[in-house]
Amino acid sequence: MKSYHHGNLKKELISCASKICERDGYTKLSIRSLAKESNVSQTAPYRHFKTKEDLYAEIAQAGFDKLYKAISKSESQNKEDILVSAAKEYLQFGTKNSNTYDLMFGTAVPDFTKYPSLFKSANNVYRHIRTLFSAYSKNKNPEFIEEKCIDIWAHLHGLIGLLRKLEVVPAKLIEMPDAPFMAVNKINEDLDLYLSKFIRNI
Amino acid sequence: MKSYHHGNLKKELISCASKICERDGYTKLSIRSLAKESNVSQTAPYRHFKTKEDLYAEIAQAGFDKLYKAISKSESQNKEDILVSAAKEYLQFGTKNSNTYDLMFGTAVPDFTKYPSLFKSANNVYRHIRTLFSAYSKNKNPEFIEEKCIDIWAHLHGLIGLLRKLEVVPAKLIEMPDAPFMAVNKINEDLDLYLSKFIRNI
DNA sequence: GTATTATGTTAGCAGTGTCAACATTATAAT
DNA sequence: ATTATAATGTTGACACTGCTAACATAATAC
Repeated sequence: MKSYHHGNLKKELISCASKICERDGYTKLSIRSLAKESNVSQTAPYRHFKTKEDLYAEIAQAGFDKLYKAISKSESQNKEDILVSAAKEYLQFGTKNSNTYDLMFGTAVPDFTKYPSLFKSANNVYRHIRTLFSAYSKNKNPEFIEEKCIDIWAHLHGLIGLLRKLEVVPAKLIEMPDAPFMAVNKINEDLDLYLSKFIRNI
Repeated sequence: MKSYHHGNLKKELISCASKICERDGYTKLSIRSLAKESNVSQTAPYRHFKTKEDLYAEIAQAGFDKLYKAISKSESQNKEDILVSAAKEYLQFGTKNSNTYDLMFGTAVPDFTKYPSLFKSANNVYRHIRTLFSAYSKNKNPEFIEEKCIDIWAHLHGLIGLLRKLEVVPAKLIEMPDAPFMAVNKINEDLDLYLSKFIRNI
């Protein structure tokens, strides 16, 4: 016996869509199939999301909030250790939720300013990186800190993108001795070492 | 008076599709509209590309070849300068052809090993980075070089991704003093300085 | 000169985002 | 408590998509 009104549809749609996006990539998500999965008519989602992009924005925001939590949970007396382990958490989030990460930083939502709360959640991530680096850095010059934070962020962000592209290929190593797979594999195997070197090198 | 056979359709489709992908983003490309633009039936493209992904692979490959040319054209006596200006070319390619860059590194073609010539073109780009860095680096240890090249590549790659996300927003600077836009703008304004610092810092 | 292959066309399937019009229920105003 | 309003659901439709099968025409290989 199902009632006309679902009661909790919006939440269920977001949660269900998040799973699909992470499993199959956001391009595979269709609003119609999503509706079907929640036993609701094809156009019911449109009562909660004006467009597909609006739905993406919601998923992306949840992703940034989760990422924020991941990089915030590090605790230690040593400020360098906190920074290193936050970087590690960031990298792990990006590689273990690579489809969601792609949704967050790709073209699914081209302009965050259209979604203020998404904008804020994304910004919180950057702010936290800066907070951690500020505490760690001896040089307290704001411009220096800002630039170094962009460096750190870009580096981690780029690494996630490359790892994703290269992870498929280790089997081809022999045929492609020119490829950078050894280095990538090494980074993966000894992530802590890589990241502390990386941080210390800034 | 048009003949039944186009004569040069494949090339025209790729060239036309490349323009559309760069202008609107690859998700906006449709095979049908592409066919229309070449005054050919809706399904004619399927004689040349088995799937849409095959077409994407072709465009991506052209992109990597163009990128390779861009980073190869630098000439100088000083090896550091070559590296810096190659990095600059890389960054500029990525920011000035950001939709194509997204197609090259995004999820449009998830697995390059399905397209050997694309794989090769992509690999050539990395190999060139390594060649330049090898010549520049005093430490010739292969593992060191490989790791540093990944670092360089990841950094540039990540920067392109972030710049793209942040470039829309300068107008909002006042409302969002926490955002990293100042730093990004500064990097853009003084790219040469930023990049030489970046290379020297490795 | 004929058989084969390459390259084009038309018709159609199953799926998509989105909208307008309508149905039902929950909530606010009286 | 009744009623007006807003929120949330459904049906049906439009224009679009990737892709396939069946067929038409032209170029090429034998």
